[in-house]
Amino acid sequence: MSIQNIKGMRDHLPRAMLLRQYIVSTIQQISERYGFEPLQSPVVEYAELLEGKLGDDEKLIYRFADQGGRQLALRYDQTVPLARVVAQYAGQLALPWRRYAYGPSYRGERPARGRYREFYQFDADIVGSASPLADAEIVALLSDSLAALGFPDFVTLLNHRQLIGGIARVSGLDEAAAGSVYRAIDKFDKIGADGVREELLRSGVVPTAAAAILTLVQTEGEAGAVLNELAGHLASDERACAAIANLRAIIAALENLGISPARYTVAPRLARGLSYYTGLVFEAITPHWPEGSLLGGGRYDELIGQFAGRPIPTVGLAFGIDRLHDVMEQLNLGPRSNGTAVAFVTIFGPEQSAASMALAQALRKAGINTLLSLEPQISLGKQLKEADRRGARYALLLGPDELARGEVVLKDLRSGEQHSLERAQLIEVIRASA
RNA sequence: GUGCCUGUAGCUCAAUGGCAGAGCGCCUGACUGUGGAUCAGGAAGUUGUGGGUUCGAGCCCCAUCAGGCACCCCA
Repeated sequence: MSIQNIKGMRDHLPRAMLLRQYIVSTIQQISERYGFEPLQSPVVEYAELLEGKLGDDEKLIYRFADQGGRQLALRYDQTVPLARVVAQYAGQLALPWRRYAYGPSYRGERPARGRYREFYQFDADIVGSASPLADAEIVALLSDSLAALGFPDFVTLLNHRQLIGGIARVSGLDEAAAGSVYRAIDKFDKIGADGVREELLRSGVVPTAAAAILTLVQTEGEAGAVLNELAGHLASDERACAAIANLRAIIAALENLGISPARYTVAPRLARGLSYYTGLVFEAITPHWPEGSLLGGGRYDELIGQFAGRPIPTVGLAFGIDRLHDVMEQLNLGPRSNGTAVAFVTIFGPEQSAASMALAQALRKAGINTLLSLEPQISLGKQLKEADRRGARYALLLGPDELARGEVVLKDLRSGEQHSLERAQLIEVIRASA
């Protein structure tokens, strides 16, 4: 028997978990501020439910049979399960429905930094609305969340599927060629203009078309200006014009929601691989994470309704918690606490342990996270060392002198200062510093 | 899934095919009512695992597991 974890699946020790919980609770708090409601569904689904949605990626699905011979699979993302839930509980869910979901998904990929076989996502989607306000609310949620997590300089790149489609069409390409065009364009930030040109030519795009695509795709600047320029080039393509109008409406909504224009830009080069996107697509990037996007999302108007048998327009995003964790660790963002306790109650000796236990319970009753020493015999010095190591802000000491006076010594482990206080005062002081 | 690199103390890393090492952390003491800083001492290893070559393997070869990078794809 080998004592080790499965490839691409990680254990998260307390220090890492504290950061992960901070990330998740921050995003959850903001999602609820936007009125999103929680959903949880099983990690296991019938295999056939997940099949036929991913194309080539289906080989990455973890499949197995249970003891009853059922063909099952671990969920690949939280979007297909959402589609099932929406179809199955149609009568109970009033649309539009804003839902968030947090949990693991599984893909049998080759692991790398920021990329795992078991990975945790926090999804937020607005189900059942085609309104550009829905798109804007999702982008606003993204922007508020990254800001709350402390990212100093992220930017959300916005694009529209039919904008890329239009660029391909006015360059003389048909729908069949569009797939390889998307993939080539998507690598723009990684391989540069020349690299994209090479890829386009290799996949059969004629040089004049490749040149046209590259020009349009590199349009940059303030969102409105980019759209105006693209509108000039794409006037002959009806769907592209509609896409531009849609992006204008989304951007107007972002302005009305007070999202800083420095936080987003229109980037025609953004493609995103997932095939089910139908409208807006977006990605948040930061210069400190060259490996790629922090997170992304978009509008997918066909996927959610396919089990329900009618189109249900949906827009959403997925926060990759593992990736956010890795980036924040690298950038030294977020809390760096060693534990959950604020106070550490020492035990002077066996005769004083009852008093210490009573004090610990009093603090806990007052809502203060409190560790109680477990070893009355060991020296005070070691108990203080333990308090320090567990990240407690305060140590409480009560020896014979304090007990005789009915007081407790409160030692601030950060400053080293200590005072002898009465119990009521004690709780006030600790609460005031929290 | 394909190609390349890596795996040595709890952590970060040294060690021409010839005695298994350092820093940090940990433990003990200086300090029997006070943590961090300093000083002194100490414990710590089947060199990822299994085979092979060799008088001799941490080092070379094969397999396997895990991690990283590039494809691919994406969170």
